[in-house]
Amino acid sequence: MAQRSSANGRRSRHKPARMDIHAVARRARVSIATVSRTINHIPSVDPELANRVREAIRELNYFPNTQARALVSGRSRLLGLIVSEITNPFFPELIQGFEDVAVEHGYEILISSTNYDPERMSLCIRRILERKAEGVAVMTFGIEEPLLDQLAEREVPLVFVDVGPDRPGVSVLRVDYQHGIRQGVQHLAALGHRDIAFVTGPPRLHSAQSRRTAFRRSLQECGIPVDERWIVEGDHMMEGGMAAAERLLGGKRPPTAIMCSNDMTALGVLHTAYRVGLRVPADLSVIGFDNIHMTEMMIPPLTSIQMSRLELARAAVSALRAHVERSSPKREYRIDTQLVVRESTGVPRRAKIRLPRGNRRKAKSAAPPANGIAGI
Amino acid sequence: MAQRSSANGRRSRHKPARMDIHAVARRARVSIATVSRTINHIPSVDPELANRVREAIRELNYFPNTQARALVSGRSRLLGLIVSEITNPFFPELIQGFEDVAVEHGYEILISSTNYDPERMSLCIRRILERKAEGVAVMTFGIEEPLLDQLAEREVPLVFVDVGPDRPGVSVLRVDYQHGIRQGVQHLAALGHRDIAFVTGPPRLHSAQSRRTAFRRSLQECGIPVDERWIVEGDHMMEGGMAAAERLLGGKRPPTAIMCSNDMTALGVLHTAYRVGLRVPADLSVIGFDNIHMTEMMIPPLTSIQMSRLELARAAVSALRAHVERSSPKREYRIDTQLVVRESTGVPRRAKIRLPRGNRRKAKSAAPPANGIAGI
DNA sequence: GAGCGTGGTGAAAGCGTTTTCATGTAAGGG
DNA sequence: CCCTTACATGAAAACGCTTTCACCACGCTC
Repeated sequence: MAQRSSANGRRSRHKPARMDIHAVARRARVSIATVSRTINHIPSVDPELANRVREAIRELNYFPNTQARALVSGRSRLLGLIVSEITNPFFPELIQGFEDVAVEHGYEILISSTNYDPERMSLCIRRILERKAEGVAVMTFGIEEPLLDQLAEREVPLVFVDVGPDRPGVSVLRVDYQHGIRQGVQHLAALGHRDIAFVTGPPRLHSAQSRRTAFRRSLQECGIPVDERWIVEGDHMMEGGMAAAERLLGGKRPPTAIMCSNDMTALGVLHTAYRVGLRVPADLSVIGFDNIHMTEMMIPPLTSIQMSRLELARAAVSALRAHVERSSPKREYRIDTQLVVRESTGVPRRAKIRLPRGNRRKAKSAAPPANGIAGI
Repeated sequence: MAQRSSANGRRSRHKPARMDIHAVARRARVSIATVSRTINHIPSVDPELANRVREAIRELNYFPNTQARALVSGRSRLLGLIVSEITNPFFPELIQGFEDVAVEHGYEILISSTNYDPERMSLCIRRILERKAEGVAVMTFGIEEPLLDQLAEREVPLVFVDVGPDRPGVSVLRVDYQHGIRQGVQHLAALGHRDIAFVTGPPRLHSAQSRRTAFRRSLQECGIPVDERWIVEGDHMMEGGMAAAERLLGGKRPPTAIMCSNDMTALGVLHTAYRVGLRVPADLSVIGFDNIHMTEMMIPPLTSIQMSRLELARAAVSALRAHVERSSPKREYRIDTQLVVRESTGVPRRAKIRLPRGNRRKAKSAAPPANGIAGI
């Protein structure tokens, strides 16, 4: 009877039965206040009534309207997350972690990406402000003063990576790039590398600048002079890595190792090496940064520096929560980085003879640990 | 004077000056109705007053509260997007496109991922329903009936990929997998491959099943018998690709070519080939699917089948808009797929002698076109 | 037995908008 | 010069919820 003809016949112009808190209240024969209290687990509700309410909710498939809720309570339970770009695998992994942690604490998240374009930052902020997010994690370049003022005016808690203004309500996640990068440089030095280049990230990105600085310092610590011509600019994308590697490897005295400001850059470098017929690690060692999941699958698997997305996410959410829920003073969090040795680093073929610090033997003994999965 | 002591001193307990439509109205000496009308570009407003309002808005840095707006107008200007997983690069690229197109039409988007877990689907739906999205694009496996009913009850427009229930308000984006996959199989056959394996996606994923079916049919079209043992299950992740390749290549008579249900799987296959010392494409040809951005950087660059994210996004948004804004009847959209030849496919070394269809010469002439960028 | 908490309940205010409706004013026609 | 028409404007209702506040009915204590 209801096979086909009545499916979208004249009767289908019904309005959807409104399904608000009043409907539930009516059905459970209580007031809307009691329904609200039941939903929000306020203990003073008579268990008998609460059961009636819960049953009505189930029968009607009711759930509260988030917007109305947020409007009246002043709490959106929303956290903003501004990232550089969503197509760089590091960020989805970060977003995943951020979301997991946020949900754990009863928040939802609002993602915005700047695509490294400062123009878009104000759009991101506006979006987030319009939706009345209770806090914002900024995981890209910094925010300019006027925008910061807007956020401060609304008293929106903020958390930055690496660097942020000294304002109330602003927390900073300090990442110890130095540790991981030092390990990376030491690893290369131990293998016998002296000619180590670095491909940076976008100039605007503070986290990228910090990595560069850490690289320079690490080089000095290892007693290797810093040659600025070997620090070339990338863009944290594959293309920039390719281009940078072409420049570096096209010179008359190319480096034997290239460190990269992130893994996508390293992927580009690996690709250029492949294109010009250099074997990695025999002819060129490559180190990435971030240790994204995909590094394991690169050919060869990429030695990289791990920065925990989950730690970052946890710290960000907890910083934001600290402000929102307890309005406690701002805090600083420290995130560690750690070298993960895979197969893209090895003893340079064009071995340097002159090891001024006399650690020739050491270099040999510190060959990269095999990664377990050698062959199947 | 305000150097440090007063920064978080006793005076900082002020409440943030409320910044609602009333404040603007007061400042512009008009009613809130006029402010609202100005904001919403209703032409009947006196230009003089409108100017006053705009100025007041600028001075106060005012912008409307999205929640209140949505509550009263019944329009959230929000579109939901449910994807499989955000860490698979295909999806960020899709999300990017979806967002761009949505913003173009004045919508924002709400992203949810199922992680291939049907349990999480109901959470995704609930999230989206709670926020009162005006439409949902489901880019993962299908939705079960009870959940569909919930959505139908609220009259939320839906758009699916490949397959969807025949209901009012539901559109389907039909992807022509057959075209691209046929091209892929023909390409392999032309090169001389006869032993072609396929690594599928998760069983639940309809789009993955369609790809498998298209592969089978394409094989038959080329006169190559289908050997079910060469169709092995993957998970659309790198790990599944690795495992599947290990199984395929570990046999006594391994295939000379492997097609994959997506590019991540192909990445895993490439990696296993590398591990067991097979050269691609000399010893093994590999074809991916999706043609994600990264395929260009794989070693070797991956031959893949392009499915346009932007087209998919455009179709999805326009299907949703058709329902929301014009409540027009549901439509079907067609998305094409297209082979992109790179360097992971070539003439099999272990050439098949017996070419039953006598296309031995053809095979030779159909060597893969070089990709332009041979060397730098 | 009167006074007094105590604790569960519902009425109603209010969140920041949009939108309807009535009002006032100016222009235009007889 | 008065009446009509048109139109810009503001007052107020409504959106779906949380939360305050007053209320009522208990069970106590003195």
